[in-house]
Amino acid sequence: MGKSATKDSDVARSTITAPKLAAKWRKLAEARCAAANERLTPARLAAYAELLASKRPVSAYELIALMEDRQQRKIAPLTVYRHLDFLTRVGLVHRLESTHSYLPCDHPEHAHESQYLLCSSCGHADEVESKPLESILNKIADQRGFQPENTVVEIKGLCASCATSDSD
Amino acid sequence: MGKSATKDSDVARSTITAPKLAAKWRKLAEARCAAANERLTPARLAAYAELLASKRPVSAYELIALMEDRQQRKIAPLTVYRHLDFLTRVGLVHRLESTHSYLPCDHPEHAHESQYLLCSSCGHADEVESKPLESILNKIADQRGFQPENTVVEIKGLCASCATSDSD
DNA sequence: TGGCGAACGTTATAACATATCATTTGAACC
DNA sequence: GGTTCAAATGATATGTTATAACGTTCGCCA
Ligand SMILES: [Zn+2]
Ligand SMILES: [Zn+2]
Ligand SMILES: [Zn+2]
Ligand SMILES: [Zn+2]
Repeated sequence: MGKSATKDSDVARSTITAPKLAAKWRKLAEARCAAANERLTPARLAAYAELLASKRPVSAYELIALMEDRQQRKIAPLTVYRHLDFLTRVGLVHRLESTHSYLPCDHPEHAHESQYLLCSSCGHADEVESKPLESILNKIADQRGFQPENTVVEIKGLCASCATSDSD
Repeated sequence: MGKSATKDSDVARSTITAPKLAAKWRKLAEARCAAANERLTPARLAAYAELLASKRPVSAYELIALMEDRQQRKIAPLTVYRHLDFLTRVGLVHRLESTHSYLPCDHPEHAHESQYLLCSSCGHADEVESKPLESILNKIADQRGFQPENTVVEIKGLCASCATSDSD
């Protein structure tokens, strides 16, 4: 079947819409996927673009809603969870454990553990890149013969602007 | 109604069963609650005792099952979540964000943030108390004008014994 | 012994995540 | 071009974690 091109489903698939994605991020995504020997499909890229377009971390189900709105079709949770697994696996996205949400990495040039300051008032997530923190975490593990695979650091509290506006 | 003592419900309530709780832990619990000006009820103590008796971190629903087995009656999720909120609030219990589970603090004499090494193979949770780690986390927040309220540090990987038995 | 706030119970539902199995896709090879 | 195979996706169902809403009981204190 289907000698002809463009069945309806082909059209639907090939026209996955997504927020505009700056060339910089697309290049990075391609580079990370090539490095990891993984495929960067349109659906995966669309999920990534949606996260990049969001001002805040989004939950998996918020991402589903965003993509359904954009694409005007139903998307199963599993689909989005698979995209998120993929994006975190290749290092383009971090998961925030304490808020069950996801956001694009601020500097995905190199793989690293996630370290965040999370404002409980405005929801802002500030990615930290602290070598000293990294090394002390490694030291702690090392001293105990522990082999780290993945480390979560999430400092929750009030960001500078919320702290100043709230106090007094 | 109820002029007499001991209705059935009184009996049920007053005979909440729980794992045996060493005097040391009971004293600590009482001290922490007094300090926080909170009530240490039988149900809360029973939940704490169950966590202490467990060899591993347990999820809220595992705790429900444990308590239902012990007490031979239905317990609603909300009830146990309230006990867990209480226990974490007074500093007797920590929540592991990355595994959605709970475990008693190893040194609840003083309040502190949770810092753990979590073995993904055997499930063991090793509580760390690192002042240097604490101070660098504070410094990171400080430099950015961030007011920390609560910090999550969870190093996931292989514990010493799992690492040696797995490798090679 | 009445008032009051904390704790608890009951029911329902929201939010987060995965299992299973069928189908489609796309690159590799012939 | 056609075959093959693994990866990705889709569809449906279910499992797990967490909270909302509201009424009742408990324990302290005036
Ligand atoms: Zn990052
Ligand atoms: Zn803020
Ligand atoms: Zn502790
Ligand atoms: Zn282990």
